[in-house]
Amino acid sequence: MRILVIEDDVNLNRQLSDALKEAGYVVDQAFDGEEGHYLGETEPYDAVILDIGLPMMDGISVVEKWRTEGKGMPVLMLTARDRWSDKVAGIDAGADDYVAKPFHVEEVLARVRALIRRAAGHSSSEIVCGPVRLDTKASKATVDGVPLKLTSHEFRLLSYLMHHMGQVVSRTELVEHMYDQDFDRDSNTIEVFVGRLRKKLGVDLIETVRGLGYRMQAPSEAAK
Amino acid sequence: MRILVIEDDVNLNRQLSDALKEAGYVVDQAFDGEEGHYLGETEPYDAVILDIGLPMMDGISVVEKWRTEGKGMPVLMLTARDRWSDKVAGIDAGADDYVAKPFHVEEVLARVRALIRRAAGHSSSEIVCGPVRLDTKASKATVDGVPLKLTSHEFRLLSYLMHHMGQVVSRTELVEHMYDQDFDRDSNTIEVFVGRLRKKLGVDLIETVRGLGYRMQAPSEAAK
DNA sequence: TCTTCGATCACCAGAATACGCATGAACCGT
DNA sequence: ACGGTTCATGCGTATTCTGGTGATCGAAGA
Repeated sequence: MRILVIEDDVNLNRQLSDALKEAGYVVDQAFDGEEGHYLGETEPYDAVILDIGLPMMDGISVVEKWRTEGKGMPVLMLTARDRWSDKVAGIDAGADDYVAKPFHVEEVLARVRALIRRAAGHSSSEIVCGPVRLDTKASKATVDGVPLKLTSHEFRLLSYLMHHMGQVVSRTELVEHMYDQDFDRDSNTIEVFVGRLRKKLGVDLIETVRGLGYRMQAPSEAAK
Repeated sequence: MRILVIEDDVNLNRQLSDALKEAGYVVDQAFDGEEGHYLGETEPYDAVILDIGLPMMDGISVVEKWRTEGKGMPVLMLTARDRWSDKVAGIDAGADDYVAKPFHVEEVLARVRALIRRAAGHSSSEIVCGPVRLDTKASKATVDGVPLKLTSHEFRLLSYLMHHMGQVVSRTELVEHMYDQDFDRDSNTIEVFVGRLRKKLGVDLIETVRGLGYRMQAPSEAAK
């Protein structure tokens, strides 16, 4: 984990940086707004500690600029005590948190932990199989980057197959997972949907294992 | 957006709840730890405001219990001033932020905005989707710079959709976040509001995903 | 190894259905 | 009474289901 500390007070900066290093982080230091902004723009930090009052460029402006540039790393602001309007402004400018001076170093460490932990929670929910990508969160699928237009059952089918890639999935298993309650077992609906899905996908990824069911597999693996 | 306020001081609870409702949120209230924990466990909130000192179960325990249960909603803790060790404990227990009492309501609102927007993965207080801009701070929306005149429900709907851009949002999810407890599930209210919102927006950004729900997306992204 | 037979599967197209939407009327709180 | 919200109805259409047909496959016997 790499952290940037932007604070013009040399003593305070060193104090924070030392504590962070002690806690196992890699730390970079900056002592004015422009230097800090430049570093945050070019280097990939897991979190930034940013004083609100800085030479060259104030803290609020630094965050705002990062945010408009699309930089999304967590920012912890240091504000003067009782300047709550500054805090509100900082938060609305895009800062994720603040601590009022004077503060306990322990508290800053706890907040940095919280920020990093929270930022890590944003994992993309995408399953990839050859040219096919499935975004479960957006309920969207693409082939070679081209979005597919799937009906809800088609999507559910594809989703189940991709969640069990490489495995043979039986017809009854599919029925049980695609439909709520008991469903007429002897009907060829699954075959029909597999057929439609195969046609829409274009590529031949759904293999039929005769007598058992279907299996979805990346072409490289299928070649073996 | 739906928020839970857990605070045993009746006056303070009401004060916070009123301010939040004023700002356009749907608010549920709890007055002790057990009640609060139960509500947070069963209802889907976008954020929780949680006092640290509570009857029946203290705030720290409430968060800890939620976190071990896998509940991940953002939690804002209210702590007594100068009890910084409590703050650290709260954050390490899984709270996302805290405000020290006494506080300015403005500040709590700003922090709630920040938490919600962060949970949705946005870094700036303005969310943009094609020609539509949502200013979470001012609770205003514009299309091509022209301010929209939206009713409170319409705004809540737009807000929730824009906070979850690109994702498919189900009708039930919308109902749960736009209304407080029990609401007639089988009614077409959501459809009606989607229809009205579409008409007011003019541009066609709200896509209906048949059988699943609705998805808001910028046209450029849909084309890729 | 080749042939034959039974079982499984893909595909088609019409029928049945579920779904989303607009509309207008009823309902509420202010 | 008014704006905002909710509910009920009916329509058009996308989606799903059904049943049939021909193709394909696998196993067993010659």
